[in-house]
Amino acid sequence: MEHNHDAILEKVRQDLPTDELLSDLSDLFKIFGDTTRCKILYALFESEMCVCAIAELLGMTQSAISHQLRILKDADLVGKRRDGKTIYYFLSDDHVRTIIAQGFEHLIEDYLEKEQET
Amino acid sequence: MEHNHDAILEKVRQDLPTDELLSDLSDLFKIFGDTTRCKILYALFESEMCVCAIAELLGMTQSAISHQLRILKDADLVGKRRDGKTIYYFLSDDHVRTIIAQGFEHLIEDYLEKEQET
DNA sequence: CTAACATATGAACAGTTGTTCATATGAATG
DNA sequence: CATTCATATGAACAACTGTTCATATGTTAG
Repeated sequence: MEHNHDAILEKVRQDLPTDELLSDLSDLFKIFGDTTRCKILYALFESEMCVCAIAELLGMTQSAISHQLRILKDADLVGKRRDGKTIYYFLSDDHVRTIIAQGFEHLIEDYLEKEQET
Repeated sequence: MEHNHDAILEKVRQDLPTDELLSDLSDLFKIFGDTTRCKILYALFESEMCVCAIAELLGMTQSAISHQLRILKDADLVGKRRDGKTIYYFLSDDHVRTIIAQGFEHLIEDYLEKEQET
């Protein structure tokens, strides 16, 4: 850590968001960073679903799904509505779609690049 | 898990991507799901930077940064170029910007909604 | 070739995360 | 109002993650 880079540092420091905001941001992405949760969100692209349907779809415990749905709900990525005994979960806004779509786009470009290399 | 939802299940099953793709997708988001890595990426929005500059910027060990840069490199989110002893890291494509921008947009809308509630 | 600098890497450790199991809540039905 | 179904929750445990410390690699200057 000897050579000088004060110029760049100062420029970057000005535009870097606050620690709090960056922490919130990574917390948001943390939520997408789990296969189970990605599957749930993707499933909800189609239509709202009840907990047991999701559990059946993913071949997982009702408890496991319920825990994950709580996390998604806390982050305002999904909403829920009750109909009798059943509780239906649904996507709460379209950012989820856009974020996941962007992720896919990056993946696909990566795949294409790696194909070209051969 | 008693009531019937075969109709929805079948519909959703058709459009659900493969486990492998969804796993790659969540692996990608996992990378954004860490404050240090988000900060690094954000810093690289401005300009390429060497490892020690990033370390100084974030007030972290050179080693810690180096470990994280490896993860970002492995995921093709950043590239590097050597100039003498120094190695400069830079964003490898614009998806990073878009993904992070979308994340921010979701956060901001959340903040606005919570303000309205009061 | 050696010293100094910039970065990379591996092992170790603490902290976090996702699942399971057991159990609790809450609504409808007879 | 007791039972059944749908979901939620808490504790516990294994697996994973990020940082630190020590050390290795690789480059340049003298």
